[in-house]
Amino acid sequence: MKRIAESTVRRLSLYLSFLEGIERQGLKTISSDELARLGGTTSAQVRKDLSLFGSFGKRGLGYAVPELSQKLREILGLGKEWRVCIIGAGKIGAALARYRGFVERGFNVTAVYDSDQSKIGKRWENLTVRPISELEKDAAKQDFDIAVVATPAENTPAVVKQVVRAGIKAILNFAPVQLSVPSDVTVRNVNMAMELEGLSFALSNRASNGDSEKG
Amino acid sequence: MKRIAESTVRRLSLYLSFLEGIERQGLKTISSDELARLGGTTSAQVRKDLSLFGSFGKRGLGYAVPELSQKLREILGLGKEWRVCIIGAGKIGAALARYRGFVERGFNVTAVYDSDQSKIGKRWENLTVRPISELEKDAAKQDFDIAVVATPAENTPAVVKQVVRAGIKAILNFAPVQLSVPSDVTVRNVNMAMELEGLSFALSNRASNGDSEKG
DNA sequence: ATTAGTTTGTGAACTAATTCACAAGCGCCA
DNA sequence: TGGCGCTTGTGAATTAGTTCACAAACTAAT
Repeated sequence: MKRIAESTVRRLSLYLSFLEGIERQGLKTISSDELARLGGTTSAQVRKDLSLFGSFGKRGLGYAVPELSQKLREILGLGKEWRVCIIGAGKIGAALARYRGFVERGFNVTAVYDSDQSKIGKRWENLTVRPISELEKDAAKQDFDIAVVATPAENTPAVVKQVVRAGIKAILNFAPVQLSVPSDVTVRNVNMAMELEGLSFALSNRASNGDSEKG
Repeated sequence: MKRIAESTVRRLSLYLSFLEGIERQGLKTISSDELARLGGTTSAQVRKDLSLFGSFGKRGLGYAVPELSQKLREILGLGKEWRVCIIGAGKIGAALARYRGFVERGFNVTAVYDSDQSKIGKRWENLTVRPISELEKDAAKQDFDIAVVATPAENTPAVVKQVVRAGIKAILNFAPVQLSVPSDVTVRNVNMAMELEGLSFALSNRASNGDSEKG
């Protein structure tokens, strides 16, 4: 299969969320044009995105909603339950551990780690904060798929080394640093400062670039 | 000035964060090549990004660190204090209201709104949760620059309408819906589900696309 | 002064992503 | 069955973004 752009994957994810809403409303089919309107893109884009994975529509009719959302779930790998560990029991970590959206989408948070003695042993929801030094050992048994890294910037490189050594191949990084990982480990960054600065830039340059962004 | 790509702005933001670290270490100059290594990109990319705004380096030497970070702050519009309101006093809103990173970067959270009677009037840090119905009136006095929207998906379109009516031109959206706004309003989306699904996709297709992503 | 060693700034070349545009397929109706 | 209205799927064209490659500019050393 050819290489798929990150922007494509983001859009697929977006389409899926629309389809789920539409499914709840009970609509049976949807056209690329309607999906495009919902997603702030073009119908050609929608069709091109989907066509990378097969042909799921019927000419003259559009796409069958339940069928297409099922296909998208398969494409995105949402068929299975993913095992997630959170690293860093600070504010962000706490918010994430409580976040319902994780489990709703099949992402099961099964452990929380920290290096700070004062946090280790505390109970969070149904989990106990464990020492990061145990991560590698635990991973052998628990087989984590994804690590959510929410540690202070200065500790992060060391933490990420341990995550990599534990054999985890996907990282959602909330720390405001660039991670350096082997090429078989996928990283997604969520960086609030960057988003805010993007808005700051847009506000400061409004006159000369009057267009809004989608994403 | 020509249109600047969102990807460029993200990188500028990243360069700035590196420069601040380097400045603290006391280094006086840095080359495009070193910046590139830190940011996981190429030196040509760094130079091209910067050259869109002027020429800040010295051939044979590199860039003067304090000077370049100052330039980047100007470009990104970080000279002024931005006034931010948070809409939605739920878990995400609460986490954001407490987030230190905001104020450190010149983003001042000056109000929190919600439509839920049971939340209105509660105190958060030094702020009181106000009814969203007051947003438009307050905005006239407080002149908010940025609204952080952290409301449940179903309420979000209505909330965003009020934000737009209040004259706010930049939105950081945490709700998992696509916002529809006039073209002079800039939106940045932060969508956890999308990030997780991106990782899920990468894990499911690992064999065929063995490269990690940067951001 | 001249040379050697760097590193920038930037057109040109290339690669990637998006949009166009249209033939082909489908449902519906007469 | 044939024709009409609609919508997909996809090569081709276009636009956007990245990388190449090199002249020009600077420092330091001799």
